[in-house]
Amino acid sequence: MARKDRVQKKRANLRDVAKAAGVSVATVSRVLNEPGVVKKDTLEKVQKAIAELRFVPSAAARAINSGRTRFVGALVPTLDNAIFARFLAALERKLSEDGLSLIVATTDSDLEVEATKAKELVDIGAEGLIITGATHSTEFHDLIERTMIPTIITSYFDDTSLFPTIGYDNKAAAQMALRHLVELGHRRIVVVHGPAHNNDRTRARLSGLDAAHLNGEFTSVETEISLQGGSEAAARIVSNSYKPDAILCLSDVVALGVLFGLQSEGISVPKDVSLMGLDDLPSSAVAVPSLTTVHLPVSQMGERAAVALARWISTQKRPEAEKLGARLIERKSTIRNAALDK
Amino acid sequence: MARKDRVQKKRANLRDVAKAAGVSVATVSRVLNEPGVVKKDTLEKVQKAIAELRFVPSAAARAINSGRTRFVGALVPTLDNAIFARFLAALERKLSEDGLSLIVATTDSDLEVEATKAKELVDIGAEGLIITGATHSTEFHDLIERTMIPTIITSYFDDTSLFPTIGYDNKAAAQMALRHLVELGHRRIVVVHGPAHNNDRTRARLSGLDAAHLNGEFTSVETEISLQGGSEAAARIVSNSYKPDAILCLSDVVALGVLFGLQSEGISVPKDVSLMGLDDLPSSAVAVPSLTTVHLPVSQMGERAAVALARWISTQKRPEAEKLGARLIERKSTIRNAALDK
DNA sequence: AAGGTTGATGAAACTAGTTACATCTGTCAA
DNA sequence: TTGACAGATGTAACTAGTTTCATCAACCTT
Repeated sequence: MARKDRVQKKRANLRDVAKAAGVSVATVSRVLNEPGVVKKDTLEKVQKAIAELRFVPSAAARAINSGRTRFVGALVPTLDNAIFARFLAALERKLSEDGLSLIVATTDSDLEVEATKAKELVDIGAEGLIITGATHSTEFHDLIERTMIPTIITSYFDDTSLFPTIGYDNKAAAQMALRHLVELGHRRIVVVHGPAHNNDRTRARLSGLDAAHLNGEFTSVETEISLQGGSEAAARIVSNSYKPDAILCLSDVVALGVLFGLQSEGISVPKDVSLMGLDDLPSSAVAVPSLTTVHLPVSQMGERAAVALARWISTQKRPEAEKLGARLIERKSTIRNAALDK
Repeated sequence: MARKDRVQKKRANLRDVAKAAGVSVATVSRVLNEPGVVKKDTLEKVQKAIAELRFVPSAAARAINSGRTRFVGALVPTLDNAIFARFLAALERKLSEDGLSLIVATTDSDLEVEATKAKELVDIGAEGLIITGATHSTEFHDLIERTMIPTIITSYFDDTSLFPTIGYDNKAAAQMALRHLVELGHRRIVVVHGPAHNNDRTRARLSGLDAAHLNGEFTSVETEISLQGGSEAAARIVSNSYKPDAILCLSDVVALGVLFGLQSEGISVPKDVSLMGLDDLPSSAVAVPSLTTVHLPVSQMGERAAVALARWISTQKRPEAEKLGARLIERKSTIRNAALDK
């Protein structure tokens, strides 16, 4: 067992390759970065050495010179809601096309946590950030301003925002939903929504409803954004003396929870009450009855955000805000208000 | 606008801090890494300079010396199934306690994609990998063997595996489910499962059923692991002349899809047919009827995997396999076979 | 008072790349 | 034949940290 037989010495580096190929380190570096300027047979010689030594350039050493770490961070409230999972899946897929990796961090909708995790991401060298919504702590804003790191807001459209936004118009989407119910003749509407505090998407959606009262009336119920939360909200609605002819949930998870909650109370959707969601999750199309909802293009949003961030990083030019269209998906959970026709 | 007034020069580095504090770079480095050996007032002097210059050590430069990049990679088939999303959420949370970041990559259950993404992760310096299941391509195995990177298999328990596994016994879990149905008097059972090809968890679950036929009989239906897939499977089952008295789905997403599929065909669960899942997703508790299932502790699995990997990385000692317990959750979707009692 | 030990710090080499600049060779025009 | 210039490659300095070794002062011992 001679010393030189030791199999797994360690990763080969540029100098090793240079020595093996009989060239200088600069030439090896050129082979890696601008192969065009290297003479053909030296190129081949070096490539052979690279292959033989199984050389892979160290990302860290690269990063130290170029400042490029080739990863970005995404901060989402939770992975438990399919809406974010789908968004991240699309984001990751598209980023990897540009050679960017994605570090995921969850914030639990806590602005302090968000600021902390954002700082960690920046400190370890993230080249860009994807965040959710437009409301953030002052420490967070300080951080972004100080480091001038490319940061894109998603799930929220606002072309006057400090950071570029790529998202849908939450207000308009909620209005679209409400209008649909009103057009079906519903007047007694209960709106079920997630915590408005600390969630600007929810607030924007609610503001749409306020603005568009459309000579109907509505009461609202706040609950946790989860199936459980929806189910509980349904129980509360049923126990109440106020009998709505339609329920509008400002997110599909909640709507599905409400559907289950109503079913377990023996209330039939849409016969007894129309039910409508907002998001358009895969489950909404399959549920029985299938859920009428407003489709928010989250996969598309993931792709657009990835493209915009990648471009921002490479060109240093801040992208424009992008508004993605939401559209009404009519399914089986809403019907015309029968009482009105009498 | 004198040159020295330029606000955002760039990130301060060790040399800047050293100069500002009037000490050598070595001392600053010591303040960062072993503050104990530095005299108290120099320590304070340096810390003051660090704070003033808003100095944050470059992760890349650190990595180049120590080889420590402080991130690991996780390869999951998809984020669309809540089971992986929940697993990752727990994994991320626990890893961050150890100062490790998580890079997420999805494989779409494609072993080639997995190998490619694993290589990318290793190349950019991942210190460890979390993977799903025990079946992987030979390139993948070569990569792990060559680089000797700490790699933990999850969602699968097998203490004879090449890599340490942290997961549940899929075979036993499926058996537990089947036994429950048989105990309820069900004999005509249809098993709905995801693609067995390329998915060892599914195969393990199926093997449990084969082994435990328990003087019942069962036919099986293969479908995509999604709500849609479950719904389609239900349609196929209904259209078939074979009338089961119970349906066992080897994952909860599929079970929920089957539930919807049956509902839309007007078939009542559990009156007409008992339905059972496996995973225990949040939705299963809320569905109507709530789904009997086998609980797989995915959040716990995420935590354990995080702890084990972090320890492996820091101690260089390969961890032991960990078997996590699965347990039966009886809910409303299964009842005693009435026909049997006649 | 001389010698030994410890504690604190600094100089410089080291990690693994990139890159500015220098050098050498060969071709082509004057 | 000489000078100009392009093309290919090498030398060495640079990135931002860590780490080894050397230095020096202060204290303790004999």
